[in-house]
Amino acid sequence: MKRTTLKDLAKSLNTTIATVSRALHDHPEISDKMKSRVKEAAALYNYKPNTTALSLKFQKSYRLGVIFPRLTHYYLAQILSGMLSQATKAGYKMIIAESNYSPDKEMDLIQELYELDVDGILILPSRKLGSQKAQLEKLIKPDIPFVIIDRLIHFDNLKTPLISSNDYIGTKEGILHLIDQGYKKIAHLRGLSSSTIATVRVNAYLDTLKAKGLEFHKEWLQTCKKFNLNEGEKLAVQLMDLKNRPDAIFCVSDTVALGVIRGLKKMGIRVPEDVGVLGFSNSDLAQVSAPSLSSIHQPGRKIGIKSIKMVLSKIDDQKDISNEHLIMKTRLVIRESTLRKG
Amino acid sequence: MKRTTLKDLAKSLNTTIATVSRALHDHPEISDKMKSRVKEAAALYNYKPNTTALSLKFQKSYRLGVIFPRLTHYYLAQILSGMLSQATKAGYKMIIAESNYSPDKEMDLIQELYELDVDGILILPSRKLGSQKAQLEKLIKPDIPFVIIDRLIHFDNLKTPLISSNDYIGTKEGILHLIDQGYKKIAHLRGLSSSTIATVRVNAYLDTLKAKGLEFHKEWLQTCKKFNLNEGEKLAVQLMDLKNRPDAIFCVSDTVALGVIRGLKKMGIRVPEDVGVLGFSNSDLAQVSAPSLSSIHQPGRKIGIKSIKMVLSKIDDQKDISNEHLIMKTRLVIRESTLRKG
DNA sequence: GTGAAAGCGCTAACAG
DNA sequence: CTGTTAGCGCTTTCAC
Repeated sequence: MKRTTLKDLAKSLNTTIATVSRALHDHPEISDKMKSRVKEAAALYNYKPNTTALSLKFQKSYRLGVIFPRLTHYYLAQILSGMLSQATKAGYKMIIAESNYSPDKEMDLIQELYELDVDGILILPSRKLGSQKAQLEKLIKPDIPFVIIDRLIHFDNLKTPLISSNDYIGTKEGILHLIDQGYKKIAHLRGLSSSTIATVRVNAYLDTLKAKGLEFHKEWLQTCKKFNLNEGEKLAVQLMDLKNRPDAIFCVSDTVALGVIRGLKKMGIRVPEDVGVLGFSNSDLAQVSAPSLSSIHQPGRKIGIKSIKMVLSKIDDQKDISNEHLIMKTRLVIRESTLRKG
Repeated sequence: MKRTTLKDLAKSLNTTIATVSRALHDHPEISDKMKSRVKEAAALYNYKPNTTALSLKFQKSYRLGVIFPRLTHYYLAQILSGMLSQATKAGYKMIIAESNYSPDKEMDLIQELYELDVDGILILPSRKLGSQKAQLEKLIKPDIPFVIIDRLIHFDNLKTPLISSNDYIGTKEGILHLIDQGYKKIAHLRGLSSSTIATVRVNAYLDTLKAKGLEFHKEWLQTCKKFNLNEGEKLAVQLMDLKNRPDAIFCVSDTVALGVIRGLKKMGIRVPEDVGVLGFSNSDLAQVSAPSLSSIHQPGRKIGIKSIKMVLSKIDDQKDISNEHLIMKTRLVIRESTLRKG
């Protein structure tokens, strides 16, 4: 039941392991006859190279480490899925770790991944990791590619490749769609001010309102802290209590958007007729809600695939990727919650 | 920037790598003085053993392979999350693969995992894999633990450990709760007859109705094929078109249940007042729906953790696990969709 | 109590 | 065209 090794093949062919190895690699100095004999035997005995031995020899682990804040989110699971398919295709294994949104855990995990000799690290940082930039920067080994995904972190003395979705344009398209549907008083439930992602979206929101000459009141811009249903519900009530009520609410996440819808319904406000609601991420929640939720799709799988391609272009082809910043297109998915015209 | 090796330590201490290695392992024949000198140096140079070299030496990869049908399902992601935390804790890495519900892909992946020298394989099989039992059985190497999770497969000549949630009792509790809420005509949208899981649930459903002396009509038992919203909606309409309408619907999944709720609402039927709806799995969808969905929680994380513990008890402690069958408790989560009493 | 050397599976520089 | 050998980092048997 033991695996066939080069030694086994060499013995069975009365030759040496060096010859067998070379034959299998189509080394030019090996005779065709030998090559075919070796390959035949290899097939017969179902020889497969021992990856561990190769790793040791080449000082390459063929392992990539990736740190997720959580795996049970649709968007994040999609990214993972994309990563896995691409990494497997390229003969790399992935070591996956969950940080549970703890920056300390993230730092620990980075260290551990280095100790496991990974050939590259990809991280989807928690929001708080950004505030430990200085320490983090010290941790990073410049010779091992380190890719930052989703929530970007810009270091002072270190360039790292970045990948994210184009939330600016995504948001802009979303707001334009709301305007197109006749909504004129658009509110935004934003993410925390310490989040780069939230800031981009807020800017896009404000810029678009301005560009289109729409009304804006600072009470229409509220910050989420918990990102759950209840918060959405509460904030929706709060917005509807204003003298100057918004007629559309653009939300930081689908979950918050569903909370908003729930709140509006309880107040007897119709979605999308009275108030339009737009989510972000296009998670699995969006299509099951009632009314179904329009949302800005983030291309999770693609981000996963591209990020692996990027690390491997450095590892396998020595490409300099330190200045790369991939910004992936979002896609507006229009469902019931914002559709009040034909 | 290179990692410290035993050789480096030996050189810096003017001794040999053998001594260093033994000292680090607290070998009894090494002097205490040498031990402390070595450990000090190891700490100073931040020595970490090279896992690849250890793998090669011990012919153990410290890798576990796991095959998921998909990663973007809440329940499955939870299992993965549990697995990862436990495996990491024990010093094992996980190689994760996605089969996309294709039995052929599953067979391929099993082979590939063996070729990667994994120390154990865990699989959450697709429904169709069961029908290729004979071929699958041939593929499995009895000396490498092979754990089957969720959809169980029983082989003819091979014992494998199994882990699943106790869907029988879970279903029974769900039905009893419906009865408790005054529902008397309970329908079931079941999974495919080729699915072992679906069959268990149907049996529990039928047994409980019988035990409680409740009415049953075979039109109340319908089979889902697509497991999406539309199907739930369609089947709900179909059930409500019967002369003898059910007053509660127990669904194979949360998604189908949400489809059912949507269908009922469109017909002007109130949930839970007129008809109760119960889901299965307690996914993230359950709490965001309107009304929120009662569902039978499957302990994903626990299943993940336990399954890793099981494989490792075989790998690390040579425990015979071939006859183990872990059946994990479900938990009924009662929300609005079935609650019409206090 | 410590050192020398073999070997895990593989590749590649060097010999012939 | 093929064989010999060293070495990747580590553990362990055998010497001393």
